[in-house]
Parts: sequence; structure tokens; C-alpha cells
Amino acid sequence: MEEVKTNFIYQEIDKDLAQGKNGGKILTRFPPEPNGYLHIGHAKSICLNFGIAKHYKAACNLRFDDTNPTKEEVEYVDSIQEDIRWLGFEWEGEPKYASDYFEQLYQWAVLLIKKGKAYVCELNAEQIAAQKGTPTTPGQDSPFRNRSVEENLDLFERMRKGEFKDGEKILRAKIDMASPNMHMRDPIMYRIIHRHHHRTGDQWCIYPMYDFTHGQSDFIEEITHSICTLEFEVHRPLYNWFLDQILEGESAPEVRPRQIEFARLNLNYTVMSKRKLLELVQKGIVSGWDDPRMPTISGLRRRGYTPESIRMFADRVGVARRDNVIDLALLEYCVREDLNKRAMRVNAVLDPVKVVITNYPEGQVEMMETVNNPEDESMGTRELPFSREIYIERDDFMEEPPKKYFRLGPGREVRLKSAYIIKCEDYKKDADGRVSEIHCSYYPDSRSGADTSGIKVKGTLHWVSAAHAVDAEIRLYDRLFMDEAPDAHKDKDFKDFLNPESLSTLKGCKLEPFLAGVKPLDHFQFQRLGYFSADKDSRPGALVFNKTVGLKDSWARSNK
RNA sequence: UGUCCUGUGGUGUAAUGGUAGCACAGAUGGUUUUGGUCCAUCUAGUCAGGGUUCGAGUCCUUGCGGGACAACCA
Repeated sequence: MEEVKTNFIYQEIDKDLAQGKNGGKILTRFPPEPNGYLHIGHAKSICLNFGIAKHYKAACNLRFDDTNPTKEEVEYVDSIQEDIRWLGFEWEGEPKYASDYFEQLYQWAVLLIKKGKAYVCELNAEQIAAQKGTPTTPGQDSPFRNRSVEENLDLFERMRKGEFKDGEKILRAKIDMASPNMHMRDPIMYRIIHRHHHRTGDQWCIYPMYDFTHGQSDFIEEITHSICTLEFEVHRPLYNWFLDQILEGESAPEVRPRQIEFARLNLNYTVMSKRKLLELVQKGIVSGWDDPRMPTISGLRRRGYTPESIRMFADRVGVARRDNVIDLALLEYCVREDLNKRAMRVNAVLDPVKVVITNYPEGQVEMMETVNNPEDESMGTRELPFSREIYIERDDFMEEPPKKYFRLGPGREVRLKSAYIIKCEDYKKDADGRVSEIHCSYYPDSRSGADTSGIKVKGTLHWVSAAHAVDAEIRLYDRLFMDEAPDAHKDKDFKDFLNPESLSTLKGCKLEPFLAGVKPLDHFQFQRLGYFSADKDSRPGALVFNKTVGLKDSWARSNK
């Protein structure tokens, strides 16, 4: 039962299939450049490409677009694979690399030179920019545009041999310097970069540009549908032009890749460009690519998001061609939706205040049975220790509570979840006027599951037994940026909108003893608070939890 | 003052010439030993004008709004 939402890309593929294109074959690809970690925007693309493969019972390749050794690193290659697998997808065969095709690409470049469709140009970057024109004015031909084929061949071969320095020469396609499409104005095919490449080592000192690489790599792999984001739309004529050139005079191939663009994902209160995310990492504004405030896959994972929740999100945002900004609330909804059904309910008190149950026998401990997840009976039950002194949330007591406050206050009664009903008899304050201890009585005949007291209360509180509680550090997160579109302000840097309170670390939190032995990335609902999971920094005796997302809180909302 | 893309509730996304639907967000009520979940109800939309048609969100046209394109990045 694949409930894949339909979108225009599926419709285009269906049309191609109906026309008998590509021999009925479907093959997609996910083509990251290994120059950063994957983020939630990539997750949309991954779910789309792998989702199409799954829907059509076809496959999806993973191909690293590694044509720029100045930016790419093995660390990124590894993290990308880990993230895709974690999301629940498996690519076809071994990971592929554009660098696997360097020799073939070189031969195709030679072919273009021989056809008089490419030339070696000696203009520098500024000169090229200057003669390129603007979107509204045509460019001018390079003085090197009409070199002989022989000279171009010789020069290009010497470029490969390393006879020239970086930037000294480039290979350009000879198309049309007056084209209204800037990308058709004799685009650069190869540039000289004397730099070690993470896979080909020092074998090459010339590297093909994206435009001369991507379409041909798709062709080599027999990708049928090359799906990318909207900014590549203006590249499509060039994508097709290069394919036309290398296919000219050949018999028609079985598969001719087709580029289709869709609108990238934008999230409010978030930046999504790898360049900006890298800056946050490099400047130490966040702790790393996997900082739980980052919109990276690794950040979301550490934050406690599940692969299922991210896939659900990708499914719900849809795929179209118009620009969009998705509300962060939808992402949060998806993770709540998933975790609600799966997360074990436990008790944790983030900001503890002690309650002494004055009529409860000193030294007595009762084990209270409690359900692990009311949404899933199969998750069973467990026992919680109850004793004379417990902790409750400081928020759950008010000296002068308003009428609609259902929690504890002088003379008020509440249910302790899975335990007794208590009544507040008295409380103490410290020198600063802070409530330091609350004294309550309990109703022995109100025990959960065996309540014969007949008392009705409006509120139920979570709690932990003071003597049995384990301490933990809990990290709470708020959005990283205070502005809905931090990178959309012309005169301001996106970092001007950083939220100084995006991380708050709580120490001395009190957890029920069950939590002492949990593993990182196990998901829990801290009853009445939200979803949490143990951080990778967590150690036995020094527990650390991350708040993934809070529960919906209509009380807090109505009090705003 | 170019070329291309794109305009459907607050935010997304369907409707492929035939009843504008779904989700999130928001509001209200019910259930509840989580102020959660769940259930019910409500709010709110085709950018504007003209045209074609029995019938237009959809096709044509003219405007207007938004976006992309001038890296030896991808």
C-alpha cells in the first residue's frame, strides 16, 4: 500500500511511458556534491527520486557529483551515504561517481573539438565575465573562438598534461554569445585545477564543469529521468545541447535522459543553503553539522527525528514548480504523529520541586503499574516506585492559581499519574521567596486502578520518586533564527537573526529510574512534556537527553 | 527594462473543460488518570480585466505580482 501522492513528475513519467520512451525503462538518480552534509531539502529530493524508483519497481542510483576537488571531501561522501541509508533507502549497486567518467568525458570533449564545437580560450575570469554580456545585452566572441581544430586539440591535450597553470586556459563550448540564455554563451567545459582529488588522486589537473558532466553521466548510467531543482531550469537547453553533440551521427540510444525540475524545499525560520550551514559550523555558532538545531539529516537524527517522520514530511509537502515556504509546524506535526504511536511514555521532571506526602509512611515504597503507551497495548506495562517524597514540575504548583488552572495549589487536589490523588496542605518558601517544598496528604483509597475514593479531580501530574530518581542533563531547543526568512533580507546578514535562546541546558532534572540505561536515539515521550531522546553525549551516570519536540499544549497557548 | 518559470484559504498541495477537495495552522465542543491522543464542528481560496465555451481554477489574451539566469560552484 504505497500512498505516494501524485505530482506532475509522476504524470510526466507516465506520459513518457505511454509514448514508449526509453524502452519502458525507468531509472532515477540522486546526485549530491560531496561538499557538505545533507539537509531536509535533500531529503525531499531523496524521497522523490527513490520514491519514484519504488513506485515504478525500478531503481535509483547514488552518484556523487565530484568534479570540483577544491570543495569536496571524503567525510562528506561517508556522511551522505549514512544519511540516505538512515532515511531508509538503498541505491542500485555501488555508489557511482562522476569522476568515474572523467576519461569518457575527456574523449567527448575531444570529439566536440574535432567537430568545431569547442575551443581553448585564454581569457581570464574577469575578461570572460566582461565579454559575456548581461541577461539583457548580448556578449562578444572570444578572440580565441576561431582557432583551428589542430591547435585546439594540441592545447587541450597539453592542458591535460599539466603544461599550464590554474586559470591559464579553459575549454569552452562554441555555441552562441548572443543567446538570451546566458548558459549558452560559450560555457566553460573544462578548467585547470592542480589539486588532489579524493578519488582520482593526481591523475587529472583538468576537471569538467557541472554542465559538461551531469547530462553525460546520466546518459552513461542510462538514467531516464534526471530530476533536479528549479535553478537548473536554464541549464536544460545546455544539458540537451551536449547530449545532441555526443549523439550526433550515432544510432539512437535506447535511453535518452530527460531533465525535469521541481521547486526546492524552503522552511521558515531556517536557512537551507549548504554554504550558510557550513558557515554556522565553521564559525562555531553550532556544535557541528549534527547540532540538533541544524536542518541537516544528521542534526534532525540527533534531535530525535525518525526516518519515518521525515519521509512523512516529504510526502506531505508535495512536489510542484512554484516557490514554497513550508511551515516548521508541519515538520513538528510529522514527528509527533510518528512518535505518538511508537514512543514509550516515561516520567521526567525537568524543573523539580519536592513534594512530601505527610501521611504516607516513611520508608515505604510501592510499585505502581503504568502503561507504556496508551496508543499501543502491545508495548505492555512497567512499574514505577512511589514513596513519601517525590518531585513534581515547578510549573505544576501555583501559590495563587487562576480558576482554570487544573494543577496543584493551596488546598487543591490532583491525581498523580498512575498513583494517588493528593491534596496540598501547605508549602514552604526559601529566603528568595521561591517555593522549596510542598506538603500534601494522600487518599489511600484513591490508588490508580483501585480507586474507591469517589474523588474527581481535573488535573493529573507526572512525578518521580525522590529516592529513586536519576539525574540528567536535558537540552531544550528553540528555532535557530528569530526571523521567518533569515536569508531574505538584502541589507542584513542571516546571522543577525540568530536566536540567542535556541539552546537551553537544564541540569539536575529528575528521571524515573528506568531511563538510566537507555541508548542514544531511543525515543521517549516524557509524559505531559514532549518527545525526547538520549544524546550521543549521554553516559551511564551522566545522562543527556535532547528534546525533539514538545507536545501540543493548548493550556500554554490559551495563556499567551 | 531581455529570456524562461510561476500565481488556488494563513501555509502547502489536489482538481488534466463538468459539484474547488485534502493536510498543516487557527477556533469551538466532546472523550480522557498526559491541558497529549482521539472524535465532531467551524473559519478561510482560484491575482485582475477581457475573450472562447452550454460550462473556465483549467484554454486564449492583456496586465499585475513572485522567482530564476551575468561562478574557471553544483
